[in-house]
Amino acid sequence: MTLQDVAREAGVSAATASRALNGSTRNVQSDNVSRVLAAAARLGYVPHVSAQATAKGSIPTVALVVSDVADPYFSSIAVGIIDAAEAGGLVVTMTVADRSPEREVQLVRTLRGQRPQIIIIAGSRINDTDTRGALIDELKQYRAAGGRVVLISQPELPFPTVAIDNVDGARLLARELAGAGYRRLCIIHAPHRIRTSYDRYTGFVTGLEESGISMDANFAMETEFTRSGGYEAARELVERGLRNIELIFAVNDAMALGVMSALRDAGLVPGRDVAVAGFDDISSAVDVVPALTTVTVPLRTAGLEAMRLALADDDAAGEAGIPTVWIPTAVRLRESTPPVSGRLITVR
Amino acid sequence: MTLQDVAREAGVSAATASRALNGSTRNVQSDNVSRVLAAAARLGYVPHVSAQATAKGSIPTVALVVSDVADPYFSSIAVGIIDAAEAGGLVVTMTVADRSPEREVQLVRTLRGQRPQIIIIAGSRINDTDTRGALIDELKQYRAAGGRVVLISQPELPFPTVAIDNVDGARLLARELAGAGYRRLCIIHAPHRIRTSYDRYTGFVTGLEESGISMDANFAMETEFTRSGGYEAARELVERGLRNIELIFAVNDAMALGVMSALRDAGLVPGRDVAVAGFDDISSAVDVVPALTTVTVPLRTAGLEAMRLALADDDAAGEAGIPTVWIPTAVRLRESTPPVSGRLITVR
DNA sequence: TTGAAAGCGATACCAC
DNA sequence: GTGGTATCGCTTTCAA
Repeated sequence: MTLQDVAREAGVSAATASRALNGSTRNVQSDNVSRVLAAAARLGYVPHVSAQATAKGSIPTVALVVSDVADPYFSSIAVGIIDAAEAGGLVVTMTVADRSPEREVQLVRTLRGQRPQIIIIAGSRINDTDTRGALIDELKQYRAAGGRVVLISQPELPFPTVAIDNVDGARLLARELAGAGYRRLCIIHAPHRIRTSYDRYTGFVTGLEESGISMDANFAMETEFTRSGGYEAARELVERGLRNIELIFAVNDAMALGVMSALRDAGLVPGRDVAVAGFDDISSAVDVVPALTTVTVPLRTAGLEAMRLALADDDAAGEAGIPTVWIPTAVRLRESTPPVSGRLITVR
Repeated sequence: MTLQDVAREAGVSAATASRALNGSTRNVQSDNVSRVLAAAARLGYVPHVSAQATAKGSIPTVALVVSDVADPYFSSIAVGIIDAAEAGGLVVTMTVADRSPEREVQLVRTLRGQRPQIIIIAGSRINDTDTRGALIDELKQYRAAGGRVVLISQPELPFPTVAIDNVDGARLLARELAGAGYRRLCIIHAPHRIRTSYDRYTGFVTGLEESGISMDANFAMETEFTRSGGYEAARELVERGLRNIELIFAVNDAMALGVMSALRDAGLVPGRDVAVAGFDDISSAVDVVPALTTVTVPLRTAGLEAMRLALADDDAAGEAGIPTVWIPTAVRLRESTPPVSGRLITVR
């Protein structure tokens, strides 16, 4: 069933049928419009998107690249993007970069071939200079061909960006925890190459220092950015002796859940023997016992904002530089970090 | 950068360039092949997928329709599909039906327009006769145009299907729980229209009956198929009195987590005051305390199998009827359902 | 093996 | 308003 068939059935030319179906209905006689519509319905006509695309140059979709589908972090962002895209009549296609910068670059190449109207990349940028250049290159070519690029959570690339305020969230969390009386802490983080982890790490350290707590008395451990990474780190920690550690901050909730699990397996009670805090506020954070203190990130909002940036006409913002929207985060104190008794007074 | 540009740069015709780049490299002189490849690389050429699609008729993608992106159930399936698709050189695009049958039909229409090679629908089929017909119709048209359809977890539509053995999983769970000594139970389920919920419900009841436990002594509550649905149902249950209920079975883990949360909020300890069991074995099931007894569903496998079905040449299976792959499930007994002391002997 | 040319299905410019 | 026609970028006969 092609446009030709519909046109014939309706007794008009292909041009008119095209106008009635997709183009500006304004300049078509209303009875012709209805005749075409009826014919299309009768024949079960569905426009051939690829043909439209070859003719028009682009396809009404937004291509979303995420690091990992199964991660609620990304699926929450996806929800926001999908909601906003649907409102704009765009279809969202999701592809997975699997946390590999090379794969990310290669995916963008592939996606370019699909000529989507928008490419949104959500993921923790890995500080990898080689691929960084290649990615920028690929995206610039895409933009030169009329595409729009928006990045989520990876600032410092020359494209409109929705940035999660990881530094400040971690900073405030540290201050709250210091305020609750914690003094001896351990930070479990991923390699500093992973930007999100690094930002949360530095933010947390800053917050501690602002509260008069020097990192000398405390320490950090590097591990993988996953639940099992958190588990392993905590297991190692317990094995070599907790040495009065009062609280473990893991740079994301998945890791924090791993930490809790390791503590329990070692016969310790999280929140009583050792406090635990995370970052992200994923849904399990409230289901775990004790409920996990964390920093909530409005991910759906981040997705919506990304679409807003993508659809904004940036001629206006053009001269103001690269638009960056900062998504604020908020601390959620829960039972996994009870106030340290007798210390509350010492907070300043 | 079009194929023409590459052809010119390589000093060959567009036809040859096309053959070298995509078609059968066999029938092109090897030095021409390398010259074209080099030119393409130099120019940063990316094939225009839509143009290829208009010429060839279909696009090398698999369109995946899920009910909800944020639900780990679907994202796990997606992981399997993506892995298998990548191995076959196909790109996966995901769209969300938002648990609405109407939306599902409409999406399939839209997707048909994209001419993907494969459409996979993953979702709990809702027993809705109106849309059922429309969906079948749409899919048949798609198939008539050369597309391949695979359904996940919604048997009884005339297409190849990957079916999760919900009935049997729930049945075995019920038997295990009966074996552990539970006698007075409550089943919290979604409306029977939702097939997955219904199957798990009936499977569980069957399992109880096989263990000599009649439903007369027990009862069921209907609620939403979500965490908050579970929460509300359990809250209501507690409010009107638990009346010796020993165990609550929620037809999925999200609901079970809601149940646990409601119990805790009511001052009860899940697993001690009331046992709780779920279905799906989502990742939080092991993080929650006590760890949740549930039924594990190998969702990634389901995704892989779906792709296998899609890629299988079904001329072979053609006469054997509609291929259906059953994905087995397995009971995971954990701390949320400790054996009922003193009753173990009564099990038969 | 290669190139010329005819589609693929739709859009858009340009006369009428 | 409407129809004819060039065009989009690529694939694929069909001859050579």
